[in-house]
Amino acid sequence: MFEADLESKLTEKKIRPTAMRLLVMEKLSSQTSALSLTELEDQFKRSDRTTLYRTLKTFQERGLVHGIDDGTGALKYALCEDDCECSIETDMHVHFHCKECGETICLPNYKVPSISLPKNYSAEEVNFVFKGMCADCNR
Amino acid sequence: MFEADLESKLTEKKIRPTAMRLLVMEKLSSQTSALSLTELEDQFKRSDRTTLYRTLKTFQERGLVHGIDDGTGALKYALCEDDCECSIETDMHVHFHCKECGETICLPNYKVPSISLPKNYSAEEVNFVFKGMCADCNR
DNA sequence: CTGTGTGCAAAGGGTTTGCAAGTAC
DNA sequence: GTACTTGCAAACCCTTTGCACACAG
Repeated sequence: MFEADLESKLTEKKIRPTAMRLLVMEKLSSQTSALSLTELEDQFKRSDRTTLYRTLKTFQERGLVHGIDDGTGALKYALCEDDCECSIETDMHVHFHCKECGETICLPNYKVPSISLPKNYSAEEVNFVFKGMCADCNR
Repeated sequence: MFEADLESKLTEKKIRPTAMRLLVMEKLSSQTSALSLTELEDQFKRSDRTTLYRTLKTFQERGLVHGIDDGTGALKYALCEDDCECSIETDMHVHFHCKECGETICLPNYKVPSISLPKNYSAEEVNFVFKGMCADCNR
């Protein structure tokens, strides 16, 4: 992705495009799997963990990335799709965590099925994760 | 539940029914929501956190309780249903975490829908959690 | 005696916050 | 100048392991 595109993605969401944030965006957009804070930190030897933490938090609040709780103890982050509004009904997809290689990947074509919860329950977020072995590790 | 029932539940799963374990079983079976290790600890002032931790681990390995990752950072535990074998296809249900009261409850009547994953993906576990407000807090 | 369970201590990892210095507008 | 961003330090919480002692078969 071109840097100008990354920058406009940030400004669209009213996030000031600092150098740090552009780097994080670039890294995230080049990933096929979701990244934990630690994994991200490992790729930026020069930066501080707290800054990355807050960067991800900001991205998440503004709907640029979504968090995935894959049960490893560390939250993973992945870029949302272009037109995502993180709506439970239409946007959220299933995730898969591979216990062999440790990767957590988005399955954007597998939407979270709609469930009508018991009376008076209202849902704001959803987390639907399968764990097992991914296609690569299953060879 | 009678103590004899609790005890037979343990022996059925080849778990030696110690006093500690019976107490934990009793507590879990009197609970409507899933308990974290800390919450369990708070109810047993006299006992050690590690022991409770290992007790829950043992219960989980033997298929007596299941763990729920509700995104709060602490794993929650709840008793499995009587005939549960923790099979993804037939036994696993949806969970709901209330952001207001903090409780995480099982919805045993809401089974996890069957999803046919991409080619060569094999799933062993699943975690499907909604977050929002529960019926009690929605009044 | 032998294997299992328990309690204490401590380590390890992830998340979160406070504060001060730096930077952009 | 004001508001936002970054870096450092430290606190906090949960999970996990090692070791020694207690207990049951």
